[in-house]
Amino acid sequence: MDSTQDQTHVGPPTAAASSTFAAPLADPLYYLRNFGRLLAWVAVRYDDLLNDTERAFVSDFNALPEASQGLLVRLVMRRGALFRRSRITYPELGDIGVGAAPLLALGWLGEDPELDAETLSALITRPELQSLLAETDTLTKATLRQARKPVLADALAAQRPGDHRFSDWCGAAGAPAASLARDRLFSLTIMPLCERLRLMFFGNLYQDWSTFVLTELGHQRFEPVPLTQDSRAFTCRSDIDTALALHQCRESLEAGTAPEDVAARMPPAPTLSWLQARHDRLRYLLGRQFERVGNHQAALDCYHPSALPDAAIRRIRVYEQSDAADAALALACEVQAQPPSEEVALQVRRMLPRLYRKAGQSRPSPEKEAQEEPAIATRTLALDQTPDTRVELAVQAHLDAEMPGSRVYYLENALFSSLFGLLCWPAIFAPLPGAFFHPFQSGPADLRHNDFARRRQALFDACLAPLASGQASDEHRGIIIERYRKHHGTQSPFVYWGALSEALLDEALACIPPTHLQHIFQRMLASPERHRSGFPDLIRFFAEENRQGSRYELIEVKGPGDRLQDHQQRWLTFFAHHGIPASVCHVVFPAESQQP
DNA sequence: ATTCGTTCAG
DNA sequence: TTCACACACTCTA
DNA sequence: GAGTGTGTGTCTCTGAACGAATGA
Ligand SMILES: [Mn+2]
Ligand SMILES: [Mn+2]
Repeated sequence: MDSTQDQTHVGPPTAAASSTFAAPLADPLYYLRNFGRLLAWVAVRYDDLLNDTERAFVSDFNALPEASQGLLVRLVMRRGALFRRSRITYPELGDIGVGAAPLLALGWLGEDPELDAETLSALITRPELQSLLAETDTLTKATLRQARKPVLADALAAQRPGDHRFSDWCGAAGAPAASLARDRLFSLTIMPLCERLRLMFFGNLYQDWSTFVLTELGHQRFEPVPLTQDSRAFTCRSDIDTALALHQCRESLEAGTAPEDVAARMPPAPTLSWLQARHDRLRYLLGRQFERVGNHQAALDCYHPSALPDAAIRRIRVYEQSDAADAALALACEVQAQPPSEEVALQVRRMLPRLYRKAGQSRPSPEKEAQEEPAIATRTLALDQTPDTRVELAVQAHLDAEMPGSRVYYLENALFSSLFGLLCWPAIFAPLPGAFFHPFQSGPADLRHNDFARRRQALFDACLAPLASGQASDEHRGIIIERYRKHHGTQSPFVYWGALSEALLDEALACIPPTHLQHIFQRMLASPERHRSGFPDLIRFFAEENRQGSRYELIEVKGPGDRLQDHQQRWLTFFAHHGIPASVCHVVFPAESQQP
């Protein structure tokens, strides 16, 4: 089962004995082997996309002694790029100085780099920092002793502004702590190249080197999908450059860099479609930031063109905010004629009356179709206010107590998403070209694409077929339970293993008619990324059919001051339309004055 | 002394 | 690399 | 009601070790 990996042999070595016990690894240099596997994998599949420097890195690395290889890998796996010699302790690598020498000679490691006070303070302890500070008028002995570390770091920056070598920081005036004076600092200069290799292998930068060992130890499990020698995340070098640049732009945006400065560093729009989507998403975030600083034109440039449906809404809003009511109205009408998504259509419908008013026009037609929507059942529940408890849990407890024969679960999206993921497992993990390219993927790379379902239409139809074969059929139950057992714990973008148990699945599948699942799954399939969320908080199972002839109900809990979100609204409307029992439960806390 | 958060290792 | 949700605030009908 | 921003818990495994901050 696990042996469908191809020849290059990355990934779990048939982790049959993956127990919950951390079986100690036989090889103390396991991390080096894993790094080597990644290197070999990339070298085989990406030879045409590597430049001379990168190819040289691969061969130079392979020629190094193990102590140096191991040291480099250890540092690459660690956070940051600056390391104190005293913090590098690896018994299995022998003398660190010996291992470091070849790395210094290759220029992959730098020695005694320059750094500013803030960076330095992150590398040293508070007592060490204190030892570098001189008493002054503004820095009294008392503050020097009591102040918190960031304050001391600022003080040091004031006393010695700018960048200095580590040895200069530590060998200068005052009485530097002995632990500092004796220490040396290394900088890992080869890091960017290693990041690029990691990106090429994983197709993203959020999976790190530890993925290998975690899988080996059985802490993470991935579905084995057959891969071919030409499976890879990127097909041209410029796409890799773009992905790296996007990552840097996102990081600097999140770090608070001005949007103008981030925009200046944005790479051009890529051709690769998933990368294009990532590009549009970042431009959307950038646009929001431009809006906040009042740069309307720049925001508009971020929103158009864009494949992101929400970008259209933002364009309308920006026109409205810029007092360009006519432009806003015109665009809104245009979007309404061809809405990029159901949710956007809903939002535009909500905006239109206001926009007509602002533009000084009257609405063309009242549009009676609004009445077509079926009503959503609502109830109000008075509860005693319990601090430190979520209202969902309070309602769950209340309903549990209210009817002893029923069971209530607080699952939100977990249940239906998981049922979908289990039933459609073969379609989701089908080895379509380009969907899988390394052994540690939790799902296909094109999961978020518009054509994700279309590309697998026949597969999904086959998976969902059991739901349609007759009203009282049990076929889907057996399939889902079997998949639950077979794939238990294997990463999937849809299955929430932590929320599931076989008993829960049994109960759910006994109580929810397959036709209901069919309707819900069809809607999820229409847009997996947008329709994966918005499910009601609670689900309640009854021992017997209630008055409406149902054995379950869905309940969205709303505390005081909370409102239905758009996608929750859409699901509830959908449920009402298809006779799926769902309701909203508004919780009120009766003003309980202190009466006996 | 204790708590809390971060980093590292397997 | 989150994401999804609740909740709090402001402004306008 | 509509729009916006913010905080929280959950994610990716779990535990040891360390350091920072707080309290007795
Ligand atoms: Mn909820
Ligand atoms: Mn709710």
